[in-house]
Amino acid sequence: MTSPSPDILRAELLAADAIGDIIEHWGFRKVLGRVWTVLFLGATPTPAADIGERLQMSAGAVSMALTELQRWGVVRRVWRPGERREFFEAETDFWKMISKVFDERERLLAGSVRQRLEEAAAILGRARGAEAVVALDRANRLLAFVLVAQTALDGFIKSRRVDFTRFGDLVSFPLRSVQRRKA
Amino acid sequence: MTSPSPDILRAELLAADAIGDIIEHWGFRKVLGRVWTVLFLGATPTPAADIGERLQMSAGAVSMALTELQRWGVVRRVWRPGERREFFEAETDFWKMISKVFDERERLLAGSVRQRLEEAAAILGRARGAEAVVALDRANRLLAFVLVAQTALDGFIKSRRVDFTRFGDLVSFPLRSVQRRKA
DNA sequence: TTGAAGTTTCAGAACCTTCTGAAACCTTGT
DNA sequence: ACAAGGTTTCAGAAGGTTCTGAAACTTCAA
Repeated sequence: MTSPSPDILRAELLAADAIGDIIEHWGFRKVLGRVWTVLFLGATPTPAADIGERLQMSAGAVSMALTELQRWGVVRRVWRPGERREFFEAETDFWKMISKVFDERERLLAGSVRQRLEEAAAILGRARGAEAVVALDRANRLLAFVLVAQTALDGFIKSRRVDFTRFGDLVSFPLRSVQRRKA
Repeated sequence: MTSPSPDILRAELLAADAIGDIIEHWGFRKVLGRVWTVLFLGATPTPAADIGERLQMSAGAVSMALTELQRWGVVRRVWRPGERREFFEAETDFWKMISKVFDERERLLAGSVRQRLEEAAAILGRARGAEAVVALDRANRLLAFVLVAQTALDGFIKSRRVDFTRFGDLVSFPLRSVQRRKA
């Protein structure tokens, strides 16, 4: 177990690094993708030390990565009777992973962004002058876009099915009067 | 032009920062989102110096941000007859922006990731032993997922319409014939 | 209770990214 | 050809993020 054949190890590292790149691209640390991949390919619950050995990481780094992966729900801790160490395994349901991550990420920002855009629109609504009118119009458009995008993503996650047909229209429609609430 | 009312400026900064956060969340620098937002809200082609003043950025930083935004096709340079300076305006077609950015981003990684995963699978295909069999199975699943995701995103961008109904199934189908081994 | 095995935490080191400020580089008018 | 206005570039500074290594902590067994 602690000595995978050199070939298998090489393949694992290759795949791990590729997935690391994707994952980094979507805003996570490379190492999270690498650790997950090694667990996923291994298919067998694996102790932390093994991961550190394969990926040449310190025990501390492995621990931190595993903690974060568990927070995202993409790695599980497995208890083995009679074993002192903990074992870890990758979540294999890709959909579960995607929806969980999307969900959490969206929730983090959605509220504050909406709030700030609404506040900005309110200020502009109170302001005077041609400049303010134009800015208000644009701010409302921005707000509308953010709301549409959030709703669409949300629907996608909830149903695994979404029709984006009107999405394109909604986000590029010529600006008319997108009235939101008044101040 | 160089003296927006304090209220309007405040609203602009509020919105700019909110969009900056979203944009950062999707893997770009905050400042790109802020600059774009100021241009978008201003609605009028704006010289670089104005942006620096409003967002308190050095001329260098403004220049770099504008260059990058133009590379992504979300900001345009506008020439004004009789004006020595250059003016900039935001692309207002959200869909254009989204598709362009997605497109470029995907293209960047898609190839190399696919290649590396295929290489890994090839190595595992040559390797012997139960471990290699399991790893190969998983690597293929990973590859299948990446391909499906890429195709789906691609279709989405090309048509503004995509049916994700089968997506969920494809990415979460149960792994056949891979049993967890006993400890 | 003590010690061994394993894990987590965290201060500082190493690394990476972004920004500043100044110089170099256009472009245009004289 | 030169100077002025404007923009770009880039070395180094500043700031931020991630990792290491060691200490602290936890758990289990004797």
